[in-house]
Amino acid sequence: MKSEDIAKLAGVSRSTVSRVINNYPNIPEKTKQKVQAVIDKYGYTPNSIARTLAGKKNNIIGLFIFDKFYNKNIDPNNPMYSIHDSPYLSELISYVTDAAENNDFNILISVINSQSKKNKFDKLIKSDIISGAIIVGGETDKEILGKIISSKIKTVFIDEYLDGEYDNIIHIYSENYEGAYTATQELIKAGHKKIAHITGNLKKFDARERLRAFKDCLIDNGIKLNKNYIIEGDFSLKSGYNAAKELYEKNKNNMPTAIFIANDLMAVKAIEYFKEKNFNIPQDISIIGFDNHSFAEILLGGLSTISRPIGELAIKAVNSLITFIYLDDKSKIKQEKIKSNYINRKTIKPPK
Amino acid sequence: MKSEDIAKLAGVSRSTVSRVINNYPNIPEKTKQKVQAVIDKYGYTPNSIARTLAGKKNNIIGLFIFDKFYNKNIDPNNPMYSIHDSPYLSELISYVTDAAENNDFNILISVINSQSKKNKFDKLIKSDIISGAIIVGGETDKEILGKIISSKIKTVFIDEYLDGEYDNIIHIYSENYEGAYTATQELIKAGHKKIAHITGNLKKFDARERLRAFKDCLIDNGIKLNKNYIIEGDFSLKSGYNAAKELYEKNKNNMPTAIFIANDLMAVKAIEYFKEKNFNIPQDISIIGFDNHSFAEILLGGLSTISRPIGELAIKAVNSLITFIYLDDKSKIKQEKIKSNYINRKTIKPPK
DNA sequence: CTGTTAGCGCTTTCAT
DNA sequence: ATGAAAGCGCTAACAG
Repeated sequence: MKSEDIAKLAGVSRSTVSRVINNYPNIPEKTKQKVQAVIDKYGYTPNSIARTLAGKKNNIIGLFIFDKFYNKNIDPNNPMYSIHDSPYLSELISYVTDAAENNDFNILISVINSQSKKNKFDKLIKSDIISGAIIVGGETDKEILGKIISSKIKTVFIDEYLDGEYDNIIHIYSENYEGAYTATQELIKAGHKKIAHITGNLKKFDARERLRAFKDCLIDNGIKLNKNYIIEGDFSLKSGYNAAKELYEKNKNNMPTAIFIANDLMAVKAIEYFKEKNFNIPQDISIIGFDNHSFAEILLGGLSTISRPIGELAIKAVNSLITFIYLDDKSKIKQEKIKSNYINRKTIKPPK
Repeated sequence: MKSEDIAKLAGVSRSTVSRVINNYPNIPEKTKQKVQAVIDKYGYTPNSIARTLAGKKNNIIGLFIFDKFYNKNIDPNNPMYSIHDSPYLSELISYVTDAAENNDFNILISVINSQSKKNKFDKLIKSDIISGAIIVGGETDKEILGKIISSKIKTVFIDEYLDGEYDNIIHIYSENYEGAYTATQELIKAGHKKIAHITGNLKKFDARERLRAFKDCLIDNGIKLNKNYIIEGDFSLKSGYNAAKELYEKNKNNMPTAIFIANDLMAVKAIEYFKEKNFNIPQDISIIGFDNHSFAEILLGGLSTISRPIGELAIKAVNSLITFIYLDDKSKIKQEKIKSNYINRKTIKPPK
């Protein structure tokens, strides 16, 4: 069934049918209803491929996840990360998809983890298949940025650093810095002075921001940075355990009394490690995480943490992009930050 | 830049350019190279929207996830499940996306969790936007099935039950029954006779199969079923804890010596519960899980379990679908099962 | 082997 | 207010 069939059935021309479908202004209510009745009766839906070719926007947004599947430094044959190992990415996919569908858009998902994928990415953003792109992953890649700029595709970056402003790119940030500052401040407020930090993957913007805030907060409070108290993790469960171990082994004789861990996932296994070493949480060591993962909350109900509302981030990103696609004017879009909040549970106590 | 431009530049007609792009047989090497050179020089890519309209297949596969976001029985305002709460679904998305992209296909992802989403699903499969569909979720919905059949869209069901054969539907199964039978058999082999089972969400096909195998295996071994030893879970972390509690409270005076838990995720929290109650695993209670989740493995390294190779399932599903799309003949596609294996780790011991 | 031509189903000027 | 006609960029049947 095509528009021509509807036209015949309704006794009008294809153009009129098109006008009804697209809600053109100067078309009398009578004609509109007549045509609409036929459309409804036959359950006609316009072919969106044809519409796109004829110049309409395609209601598809590309969600591009820049992440490594393999960490070659560790084991070239063994998958290390993947989107399903990251609750952050999994949640983002959930919520972005949902937000898009609530606006009658669909999500085309793509994971970019190799050079050949980068080339496919390039083709995709040059094509008319998608009318906008959402970029996540936190590691801004010059080559990719170049492709995005030259393709002119409307793009939103979620929690990625960019030095410069580009006409076709908008940003959505969550309060990584502010949240991490609060986290550290809460530890200090409880009386701690020997405070450690297990970082996220420092290739990622959010991890770097959280580290920066940690340092700033200590300095602002007149606490000297102790290099041995900063351990590099990578946001994964496993690295939480390893980082905790490294922290312990480096500081056996001078353990910190509190730790700010860059995400809840690492906190899960870090806490496990400390328990194995017979530390009591929070009596011996206070812990604050970041993200407020539902996963982590179920695993260890009492973790004090900082929320990062991924749902809001996703909705904001999708809505901004859709507005951008239709308005074609970046200046009309508010690029505010998504708020973080301190979630006070049971893993912070004053030091002994 | 369009094919006409390339044609002019290469001194041929548009048709010839099209033939080169589509690898037509009877076209001399010389012409081919001449045209290809121009294509490469200008980095021309054919507009896939136009190709699709002109009759080519669109290299997009729809991945449809049928799952509830909310469990109204428990709390209408509170999200209960979502794809990111299920490692199975998260992994499937990862691997399906990867497999598709390795075959130059893209994945359009959609989560169907409401009536309005069902209607959008209907539009999508009737459109030419996607040339095939993958269905996951395990709860075959009559309404959806009807839409799929009448739309004729080429579809692959992953681990879903279907009574009947349809020309446009193919199946990929993993060995739910066989794996669960093995799991139970391993417990019996170790000497257990008092064996319990925590089921998955029984609305789902895989959960029902696992339960069926559990029962069959006990009967085949002459062990009488104890109703109080079968507890209904729903595959989620939380339900693992709750089910373990229910099992304990129902059987305080006659606890089973072994439990087959329908997925590793529930096993994580079930084990936590039993430890709280001062049971030793496996001395007091042997446990076997299912799925061999990397997540669960990191959380509790020693869990004995049954593998369900989600990567293979995904690859098989994508490859079969692509073959189906191009061959247009279901009979040529092998619909074999993806093998499960017993992973012998540290949570099974003979009873005391 | 290759060019010409007719669509694919829709939107959108242009004309009335 | 509405119909006729052109065109989006490509493929494929037809002709030679």
